[in-house]
Amino acid sequence: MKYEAVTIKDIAKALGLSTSTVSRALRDSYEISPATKKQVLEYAEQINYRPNPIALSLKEKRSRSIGVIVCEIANSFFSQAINGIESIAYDKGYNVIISQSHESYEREVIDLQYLASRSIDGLLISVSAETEDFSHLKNLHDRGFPIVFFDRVAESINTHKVIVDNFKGAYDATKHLLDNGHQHIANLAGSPHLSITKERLGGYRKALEDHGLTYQESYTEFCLHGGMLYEEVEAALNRFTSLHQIPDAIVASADKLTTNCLRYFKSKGIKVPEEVALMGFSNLDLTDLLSPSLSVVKQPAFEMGQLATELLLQLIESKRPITEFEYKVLPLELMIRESSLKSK
Amino acid sequence: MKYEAVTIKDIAKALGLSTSTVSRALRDSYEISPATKKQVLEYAEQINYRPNPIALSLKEKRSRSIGVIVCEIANSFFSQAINGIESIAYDKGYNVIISQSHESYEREVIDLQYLASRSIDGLLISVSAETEDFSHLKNLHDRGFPIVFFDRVAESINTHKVIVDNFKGAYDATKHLLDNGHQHIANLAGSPHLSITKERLGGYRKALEDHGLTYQESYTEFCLHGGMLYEEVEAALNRFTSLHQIPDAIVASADKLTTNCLRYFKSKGIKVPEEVALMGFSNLDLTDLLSPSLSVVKQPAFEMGQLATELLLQLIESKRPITEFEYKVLPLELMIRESSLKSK
DNA sequence: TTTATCTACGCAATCGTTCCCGGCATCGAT
DNA sequence: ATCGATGCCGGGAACGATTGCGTAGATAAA
Repeated sequence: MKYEAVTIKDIAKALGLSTSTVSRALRDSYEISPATKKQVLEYAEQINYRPNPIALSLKEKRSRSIGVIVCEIANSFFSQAINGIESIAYDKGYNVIISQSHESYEREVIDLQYLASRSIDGLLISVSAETEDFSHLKNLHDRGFPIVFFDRVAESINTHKVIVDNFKGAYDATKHLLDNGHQHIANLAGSPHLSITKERLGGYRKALEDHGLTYQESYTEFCLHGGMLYEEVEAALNRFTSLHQIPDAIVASADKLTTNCLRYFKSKGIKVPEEVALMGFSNLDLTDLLSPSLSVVKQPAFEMGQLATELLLQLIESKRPITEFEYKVLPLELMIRESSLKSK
Repeated sequence: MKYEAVTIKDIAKALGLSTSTVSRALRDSYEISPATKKQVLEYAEQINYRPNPIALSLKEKRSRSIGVIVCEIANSFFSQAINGIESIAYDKGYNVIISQSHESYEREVIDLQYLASRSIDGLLISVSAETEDFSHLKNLHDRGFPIVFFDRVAESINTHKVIVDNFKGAYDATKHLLDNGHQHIANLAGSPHLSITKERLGGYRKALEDHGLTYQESYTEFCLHGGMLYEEVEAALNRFTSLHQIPDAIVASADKLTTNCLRYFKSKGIKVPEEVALMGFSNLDLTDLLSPSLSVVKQPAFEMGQLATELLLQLIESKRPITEFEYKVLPLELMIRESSLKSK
């Protein structure tokens, strides 16, 4: 099945003009007489001519499309961020190509290779939970390819980054639980490789210490797949509940960790917040409908996407190399509901 | 900022060969001596040569990428479907470009124009809730552009379609509520323009009639935006609750309708399922954690995406025009939980 | 030695578009 | 009448890669 589109040549042939004249007429060049312009424009409209973006890309050495690599679009945070990305890209006439790493390093590398072989002008990425080695990104970046990180960043690569104040978010969440009278607060953490995990762990720890408590390693469990697998969350929580002193509250550091945590307690018949309080990072728009409704730290996902895209387009469209990079830190929102209430 | 990539010319110049020789060496042509091949391959590897996909697209008149238009990627059904689409496309070496219509007809038309100006080889689409007029798709299809519909289809366009058995899904859901003793079952429906709305309405109606009940128009409310706006769901449910005979059960025909319905009852302090039972169409993976847990009709979203993509690639890669089109109807899954239990 | 065959490579067209350059009229000025 | 200016348009190269065709040189067969 072939879909043959009309080209500038077809117009030229039909009207007895040269392709240069047709091209100029379409672009409203001053070199073309009004009569010819009118004729070309009308004929082009009639046969529904559309310029071939691929030919333009080849000529201009730019595709006017940007790539996005995230772990999962089914994750609320990322789908909201993508909406932000799309809103800006769309305004500026850029296409958005989305790839999912599914939290796999290998897949991330393949996706990157696929995208970067010059069908995109720049990249927005939030790295996978497995990614420890950033050389695939570093190589590209070193050769001048525009990259902007958001949420999960590679500290070692010097470019624009858009993140949230993860330290403060975890600090505030932990403090909230402490203020509510919880004493034994565990931290259900994501992949230890991720920047956000480290930052959130730091905030959690600082809050404990500011409250006169000592940080205990056994009260932090890492989930390598960021909670994607129920089994890893189950295993982590099993370890918590087998401790001498069972935690009376949990800070879950990611969307899937939070919901799978709730799922675990529900299946075990453990009452939240009566037996254990829960406070999680989540951008779900259904947390109010859960049982119990979830207290969460919410990220400005849409705004992060927008900001990251603006920075990327700035990189792409800049005439000269940029050496000063932005490091944007956005505020988080604490939403207190039932799951973190005082256990009396 | 410029990202200059290496081309076949750079290799040719560096090695004192012609571009044709380099091209053939890279493609392992029999016309090139082993020595030259080795030299070219090694040098290409060394300077990290990658063929320019845009140049290839121009030459081969195909971009090896497909477009997808859905209303929202933040919707579980669609994000799962996209995962299915991606899995097949990826295997076959195709790129996927996703656009969101946000349930707007106008936006759908713009997205389509954007995508179809020949930067994609084919299109997968689930039309927006607003779309009544399919001429934008019809035009393209008539000119031989490969299009496959999934979920929300345009009946009038003769091409491959992948849907679920909406009639049976609604029938079974309604029957389940009837079997549980509910007598006054209302139907919270999506946009009246959508094929799925009509099919689900049909199943609902048939189930009532098979049970000896008469269908009443006042027991069906349409939501033009498919439940995207809480206000439209609120208005619809307000009308239900102001009826002489208030419904004792509701069948909600879409994801957002279902959750917003639950949100409404929660805010009004109406107990589910004690005061009103609820059964909805939803692909959320959190329905077990809601309060009450939701009884749902679940669609095989991933499989639908896979199937639609296979059919599309078949259209794209077929040598001669295809005139026989598939109309795939996949089965739905009924998941009974708390929200639909008997009201005693 | 001549002719045929094969190996190994280069030339140039092609895809659709833009744009530099050059050229032919026409017109007004001298 | 000649010259320069201007208006309007065409030729052709370029973007990066593929590919049909042509061919120089080596080898083999007659």
